[in-house]
Amino acid sequence: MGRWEPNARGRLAEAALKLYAEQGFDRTTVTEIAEAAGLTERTFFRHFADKREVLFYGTEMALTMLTHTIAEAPASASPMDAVGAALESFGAFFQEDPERVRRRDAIVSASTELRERELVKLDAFASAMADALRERGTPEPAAGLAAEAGIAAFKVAYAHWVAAEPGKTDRTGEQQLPQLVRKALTELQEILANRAPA
Amino acid sequence: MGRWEPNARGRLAEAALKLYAEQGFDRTTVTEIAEAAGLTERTFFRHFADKREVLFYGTEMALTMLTHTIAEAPASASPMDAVGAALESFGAFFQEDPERVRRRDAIVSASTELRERELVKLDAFASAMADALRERGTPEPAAGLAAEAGIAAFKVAYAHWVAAEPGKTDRTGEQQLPQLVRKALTELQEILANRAPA
DNA sequence: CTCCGTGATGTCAGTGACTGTCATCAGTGT
DNA sequence: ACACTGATGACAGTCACTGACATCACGGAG
Repeated sequence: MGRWEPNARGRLAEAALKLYAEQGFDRTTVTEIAEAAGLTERTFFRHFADKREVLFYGTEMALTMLTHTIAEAPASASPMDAVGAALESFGAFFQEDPERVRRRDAIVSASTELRERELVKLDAFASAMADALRERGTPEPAAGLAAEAGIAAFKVAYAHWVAAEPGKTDRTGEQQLPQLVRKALTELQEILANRAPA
Repeated sequence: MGRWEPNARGRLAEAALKLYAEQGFDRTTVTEIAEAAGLTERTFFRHFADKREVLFYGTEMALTMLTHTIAEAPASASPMDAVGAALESFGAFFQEDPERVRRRDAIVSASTELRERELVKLDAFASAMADALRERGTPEPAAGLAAEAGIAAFKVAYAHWVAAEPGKTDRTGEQQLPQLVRKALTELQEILANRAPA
């Protein structure tokens, strides 16, 4: 055993999640979180860049998952196929513990600052996917467009999924996030096809 | 004449723009800005909600422009047509003073915090456009999808436009932002059409 | 003409996020 | 034994932002 209690980072993250849920993000100070974890404010900032990041540090993993899926997509897959596949597996990841995701979403949705950070993460996903597409030969602007449009569809699907009744998710499978992502992309395709001819 | 020099707000905004450009957003304090405008820090915060907002307070106008354009679109226009029309006039607005937009973009791009705020504004645009579409009868999820996808296309078009050589913009008209937006939407339509059949 | 309300500003004290710096001290290898 | 490392504590400092109260030209009511 080390000199200190193990897993300081995890304890900080858990304490933060609990306090943000109980009293709101704004009314929680970093000092409170640190004390709840038996540490000091300074140590919190050694583990997380800022007060918000404690809710977003799973992001690097998601990012590598997305780029990896795109890189591994068969050469026959179109850009939008690759993006779709990546976002569907991303959705499947959320589906593993829907209640946890919903709890976290309630916290994030309640705070402007946290929603801001979420948008930054989504934008980072789009950039990473665009890079991954370029790596497999997709030219500009198709790479950027496919990535951004994919994120756009994901945002809509996620909002629908998170707002749905928790019970319905498990039974039919109709409302599973990966399927909702796929539907959103298909619907988007139709919406765009309905543009007025030039 | 009033008791004070007129146009405090404008003076603050100008001083901020100048200082952000000269020394960077992070290395500029609000006190500096206020003093450069002949005012106090407290007054700055009476005019702008925070240090970033001074670069974004034109946004309400843009937002009403977008929703207005969508509301006024002919009933025959598809959702994507309405969104496209709104974003093209939005782009035309940028085109009025390209150099000013580029100066501002250089500042925003150089700061993570400012890029964050820009994403929030774009997200607000998407929400407002989705609301406007719902008002004219577009059902969910088409309204949200059209709005988000429109913003996605705009982001790509804008990035391309802002990176282009300033000189090219004026001559041929090929690289004008509204045209780039339209192209991006058409290209996006093709990208989505190239998805693998289910 | 005088008085009073109003609105934009100044002043000041305070909170809390975040940073730089140095001290501490268990464990680890030599 | 001894130096070295790495995670932490302690502490002072900066700066964004807020609340409370004072000030004072202006415009209108009397």
